[in-house]
Amino acid sequence: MAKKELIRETAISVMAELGYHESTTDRIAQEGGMAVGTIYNYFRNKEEILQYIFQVEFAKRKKAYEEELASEKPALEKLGSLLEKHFRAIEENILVGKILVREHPKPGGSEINEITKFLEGVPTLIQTLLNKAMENGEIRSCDTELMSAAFFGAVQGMALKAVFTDDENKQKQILQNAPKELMLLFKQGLGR
Amino acid sequence: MAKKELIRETAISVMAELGYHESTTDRIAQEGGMAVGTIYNYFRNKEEILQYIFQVEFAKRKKAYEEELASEKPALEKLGSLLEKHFRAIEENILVGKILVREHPKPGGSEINEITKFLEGVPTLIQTLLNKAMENGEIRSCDTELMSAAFFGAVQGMALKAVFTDDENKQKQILQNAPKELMLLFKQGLGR
Amino acid sequence: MAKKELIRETAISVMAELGYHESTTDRIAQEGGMAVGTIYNYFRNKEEILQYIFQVEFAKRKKAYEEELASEKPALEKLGSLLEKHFRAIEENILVGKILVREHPKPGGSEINEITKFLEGVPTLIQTLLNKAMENGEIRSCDTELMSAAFFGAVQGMALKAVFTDDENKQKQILQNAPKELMLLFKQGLGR
Amino acid sequence: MAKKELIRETAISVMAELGYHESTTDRIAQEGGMAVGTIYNYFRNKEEILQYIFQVEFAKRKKAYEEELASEKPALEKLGSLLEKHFRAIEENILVGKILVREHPKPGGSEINEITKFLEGVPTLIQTLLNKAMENGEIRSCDTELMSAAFFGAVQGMALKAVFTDDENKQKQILQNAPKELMLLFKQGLGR
DNA sequence: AATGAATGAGCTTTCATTCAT
DNA sequence: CATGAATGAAAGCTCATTCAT
Repeated sequence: MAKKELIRETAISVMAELGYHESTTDRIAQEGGMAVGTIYNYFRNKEEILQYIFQVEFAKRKKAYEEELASEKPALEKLGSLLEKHFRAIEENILVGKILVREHPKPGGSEINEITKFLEGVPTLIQTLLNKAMENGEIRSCDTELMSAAFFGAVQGMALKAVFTDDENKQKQILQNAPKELMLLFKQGLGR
Repeated sequence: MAKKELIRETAISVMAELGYHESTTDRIAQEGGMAVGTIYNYFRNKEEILQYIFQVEFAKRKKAYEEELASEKPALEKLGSLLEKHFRAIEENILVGKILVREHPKPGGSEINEITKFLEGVPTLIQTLLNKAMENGEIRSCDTELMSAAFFGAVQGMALKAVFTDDENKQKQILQNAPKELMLLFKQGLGR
Repeated sequence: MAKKELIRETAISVMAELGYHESTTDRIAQEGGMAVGTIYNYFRNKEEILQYIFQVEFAKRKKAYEEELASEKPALEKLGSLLEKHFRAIEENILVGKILVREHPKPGGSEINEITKFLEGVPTLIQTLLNKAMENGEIRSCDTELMSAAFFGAVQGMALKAVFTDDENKQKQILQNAPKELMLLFKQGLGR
Repeated sequence: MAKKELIRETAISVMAELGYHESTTDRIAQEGGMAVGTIYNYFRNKEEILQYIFQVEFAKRKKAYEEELASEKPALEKLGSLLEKHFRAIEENILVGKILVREHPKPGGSEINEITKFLEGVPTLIQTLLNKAMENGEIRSCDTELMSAAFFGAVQGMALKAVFTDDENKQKQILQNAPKELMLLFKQGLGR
């Protein structure tokens, strides 16, 4: 279904520029070279588009996570690999990075949606790895729930920094250094 | 001007519950026991209310920052104190915490507004302290710009975790542990 | 609340001309010399306007019914009086007659709304009077439930006829003869 | 052309349930197991489907009317026979009854369409029979135009009652009693 | 200063209809 | 003939903002 993909990509571009709330379905349709109605043949409403964007990104990370899990590396190295992939993905698509970093679900929503799945699911994956690392003695004993929240926050913070840096070179530099620096920080910071 | 303060508090309560976009000026007026028109005697528009909320919070942090700066402690300890104050402030007003952690300016805004002042200003304050700490040899050499972004992100991540934890005891616990754990992580992680 | 009344009257005029479904809120607002938004300060949605129209008319008939009930006349005469009033009301406002005669609730609606209240409530009032008349021996024994359905249908049929008669004189004539003819028909038809 | 018939039947089913305006062409196509486009090979637009439903029903009644006309019975008996057939037809297909009783043309339509043909044509047929009956002295002198409107209205009122009675037994009972009761009412009511 | 009815631009969404396959 | 993705006009409704009182 190339159309759904086209809508997703166009929406990413529009929402990255204007933010979810300022993005109109008309605008997305227009930039995608289609009629508004077409969007609604693939999505039930505007929010579902945003959900789908997160869904796709979460699926990618989930897949990478599972591949890493299956490998033989120490848990901390797995986390490092995932981080590398995450920042590389953002580097390849800054626009999607802007969205991941800025769009939040509307509050009060305890319903399971793709945005919360990302915003809560990713920290959970991190926590699992931290737990493993703790069990293996790779890191010192710590509150992994809190630590994974901090870790994910730090990732988001760095991504935010990168993504809104106008100078492309600097942006690239941040995105490339971020995973290393972050792993260094945590490896050392949680070292025994 | 007690009215402006009343509006600010009511808006915090409403926006924490519904989020900025779902919060209507009518609702804020109603919950504040006033007419919509009154709001517009104190704010030019809805966004300005949100800006004001951030402004007040930023001012508090700025003040604390300047007090700390004037003291004789090592930079890292100053940072720790600020962190303590930040989480204590959130503990005292969870609602405002929800807002600080979730509301972002609309993108593309390079205009200097109170939200970006908070979201960029606070990391800048952090960076200044990290720079000092680096100069003093309290921490190892590192990219403080990146590190402060990570630091602020981690703070936000932990606050997010706390603020949307329903169990009040756990919430309190997170808010109280967060600054310690975070300082420990960074002190060790950026140790020489 | 003169505004609500203005909206009701304008809506009657528009809906009588175009029918409920072809009537747009924009059009009603325009013909009422107000903004669309104003309508929504008095009604939650378009349908509620129609409901309100029926509500007002039903209330009038209900009131007349209760006045008649309190009187000393034989039941059949009461029915006759009500009929007179009904057709006189239509004569005084053909537009509202068009609506009463043509707009139906959307099906599946078992919810109690003002339209069904009219369409089912009025026959019920009629039935009550027929029951009284039967008890008093004014009319022969019959299935009053069925008979009231027929009676109300006949009323609606005659009103429909009148209301879509273009010739004003003929229209007036129908509206004036209808109650007499109908009462004659039923008095004789249900005579013993 | 079995397809057109299939569309008619499916549309009856959908429109009886949802009403004309809530019925979508997509839904009709889906329930008929065909594509939307197919509908438009047989009908120019959605309204034409409804028109066709009325057309078929009107044709049936017209045919029955002509058969009766050719017979030797007194006019009033002919009317009675038609009535029997009408209610029997509804009994055999409640769904179509719901439509006949509830869907009206959009107002202002002086164009000759199948719905007005039914809604005005049937009373006209009735009137012709009433005229005959009057000429033959079967009934007293009366305004047959008005009387036929009342008659048709009464029929519709009873059909409405039946068609929205959930209890199937009661429904059947109404449909079977209706023609008798109605003829009795009018025979006696218009008796000399 | 406070009020709150009025405003109307602007948004999301629907759905009858078309037409290339 | 059948299909069904694409269309886009048009509708209902919201809500930040204004301003006469």
